[in-house]
Amino acid sequence: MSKDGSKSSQIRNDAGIPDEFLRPYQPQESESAMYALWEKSGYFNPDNLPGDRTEPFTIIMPPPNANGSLHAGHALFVTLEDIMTRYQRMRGKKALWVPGADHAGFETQVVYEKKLEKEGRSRFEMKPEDLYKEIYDFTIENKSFMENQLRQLGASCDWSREVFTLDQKVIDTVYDTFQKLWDDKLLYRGSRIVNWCPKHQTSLSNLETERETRTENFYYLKYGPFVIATARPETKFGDKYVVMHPDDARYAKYKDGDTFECEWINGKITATVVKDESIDMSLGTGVMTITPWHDATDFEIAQRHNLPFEQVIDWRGKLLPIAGEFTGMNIKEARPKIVEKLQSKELVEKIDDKYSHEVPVCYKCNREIEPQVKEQWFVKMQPLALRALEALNNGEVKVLTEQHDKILRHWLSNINDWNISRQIVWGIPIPAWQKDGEWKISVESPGEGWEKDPDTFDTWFSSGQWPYITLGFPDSDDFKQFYPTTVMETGADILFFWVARMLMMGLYRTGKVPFKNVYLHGLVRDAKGQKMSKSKGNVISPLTVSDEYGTDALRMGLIVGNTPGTDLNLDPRKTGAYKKFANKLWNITRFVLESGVVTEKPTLRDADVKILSRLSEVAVDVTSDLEYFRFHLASDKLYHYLWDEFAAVTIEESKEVLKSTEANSRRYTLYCVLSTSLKLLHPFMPFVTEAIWQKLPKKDSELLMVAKWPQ
RNA sequence: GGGCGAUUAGCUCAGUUGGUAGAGCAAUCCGUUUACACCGGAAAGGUCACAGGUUCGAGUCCUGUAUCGCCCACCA
Repeated sequence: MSKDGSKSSQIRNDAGIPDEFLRPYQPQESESAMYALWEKSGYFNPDNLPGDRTEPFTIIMPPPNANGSLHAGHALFVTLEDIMTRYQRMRGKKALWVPGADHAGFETQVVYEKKLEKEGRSRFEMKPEDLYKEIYDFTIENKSFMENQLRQLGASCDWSREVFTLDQKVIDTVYDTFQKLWDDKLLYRGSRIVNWCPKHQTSLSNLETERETRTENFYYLKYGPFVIATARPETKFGDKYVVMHPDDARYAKYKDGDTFECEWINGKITATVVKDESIDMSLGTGVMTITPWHDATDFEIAQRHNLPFEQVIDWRGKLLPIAGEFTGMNIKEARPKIVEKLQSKELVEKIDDKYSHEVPVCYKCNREIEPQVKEQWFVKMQPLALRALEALNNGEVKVLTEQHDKILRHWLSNINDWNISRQIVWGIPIPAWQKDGEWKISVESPGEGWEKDPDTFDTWFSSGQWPYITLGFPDSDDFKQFYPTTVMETGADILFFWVARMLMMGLYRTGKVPFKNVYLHGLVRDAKGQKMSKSKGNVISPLTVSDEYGTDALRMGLIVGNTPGTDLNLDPRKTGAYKKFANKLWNITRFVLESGVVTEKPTLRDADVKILSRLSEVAVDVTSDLEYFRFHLASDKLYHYLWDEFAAVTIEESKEVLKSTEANSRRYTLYCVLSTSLKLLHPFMPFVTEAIWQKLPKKDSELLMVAKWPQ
């Protein structure tokens, strides 16, 4: 950008060098133009690709949530999937990358509820239809915003095949699957303990809860002749059964079924002794009372012994009339008051104030989960999981990162049934109707007197069917041609949520694995390795980095040296290094063009034969890395080959060679290395390589994007 | 309670099947006579957590220890 640039510019122009090369590379100037060029070519759609292509390569994009801006994790998946797709496209495969957008049920509803809160509104005061409509508009607006961000990141996906998770074909197939599960007796309506979030008023799967370690009081309470220990006295109003292990010698004199009268929180009760082997004799006093409605262990004991259930805490987290004088109180404020009353009745033996345990909390609002008994739809997972394990064992599907392979197998081997009902409006309604306790699966009402299930599906129930739905299962040409897909690339954090479910559902519906390979990436952290969070203020927006350093630099910063499957750090300084690399390529090109382009192969000097053989060695190496998903090594090798070998050695010595009589051999060699390197580098840095390619005087393809990969 | 992983240069991390260690950034010195200062050159920096073992040879494989991290799970 020097002022005397005009002078040298004059001289260069005489040499016939495109003006752009007289200035440093400006990513901002060319990136959107290059993307427009690609999109206009139609080659993102495999049906339009040149040549005779038979072998498919398919990636289904993990559909980004259409409820906000893309974050660093999105940038990473776009980069990885784009590298694979561009590479396979250049290799001559029928390369298809299907984009999508996710309505993201609970996630989006939570985002929208926050928005409502800020406006002083609440979803509980709205008609469900109105709420749905508002969230729909919000999502559609964000969807197009999100799509443009994917374009900025260089995603060479086939927009003509984009699918939204609320498209009719998605809903139809999801309903079909629901019906089939019912017919196959893999679906049941059950009253079971669910994770209930009192704020969001919905049940959540285990995966949607988190654990927090809390240090709380642990109360030892006198219960007739026993002492029971609890952290939650507020649940104890209705406890009429006292449970101990049948082998516990301390309580041998009490028999199963014995009853006794005792003073309890709100007066005298009659309690019954129950013996159950699930009791841990070493914990507390080895005796506990049970609250089946609000505890999963207690629920199971009650079921085994046919004991009654009674709700103590309502859906909002307030005490019900069973609590007597405490009725209507929030459990948090009630607890100390209940303890006070117990103390006044001399029912408190002691209080341990250093009791540390983990409590489940809602992963969105961090409020304590209140276990509740609720009738919900559950999918029996074990048969589905067994089939998935079989597919892993016989190699139908490979998890490319060994640690995740182990984790996935472990999870599948210890799987629980899946609660797919959610009490939110933003999602696909469950097509089920009830009359007098009988259930029918049907989209339309089965007739007079039937009531519709007001719930919606867990988002992951539909997302879990994504690969075959997007490709048009069961009978579209795309499904026949592109299914099973080649690679599923996504975040390791949704291995269970999504990958495992897709595997099971895919096998269940289509009889085939939905993908042959699973490539998982880790979490993108900040430069110091800290998790990005709004409260810490260390969130790095990929779009901002892209604006400052260029998308190519961002992509290299995310790829080079970052091992598959492990967390990685996004360091803007590292990204800066690759911005310089893009400029280096730019100037390498300038040098090669200024030296004079020779494309007819002359008799080559030995030194040039050597240079070209080294080039082909690099090409072989990089190709092998790409085949084995070692993008972190391939990108690093190209960087060092071009900078430390080609620029630092070959070009430097060329300054002398070009003055000799054998200059043409070198000119040919330089051009050959440049054009081949651009091809090798294109999957990683698509924009600058294409921008340079467009300026080359001789090339074997108009667009680098569809140039033939060096063999 | 169960499972998975990490420990390599000041910092953040690579190191593909075992063959006497690499990058980015930072720090030191020198250089601006034309591809590039978004540059070039030079030098510096590590007993690869620790202890054993296998091997001609181990950062890499095995066993154990320590520290750190992540995930799963119904412990009152």
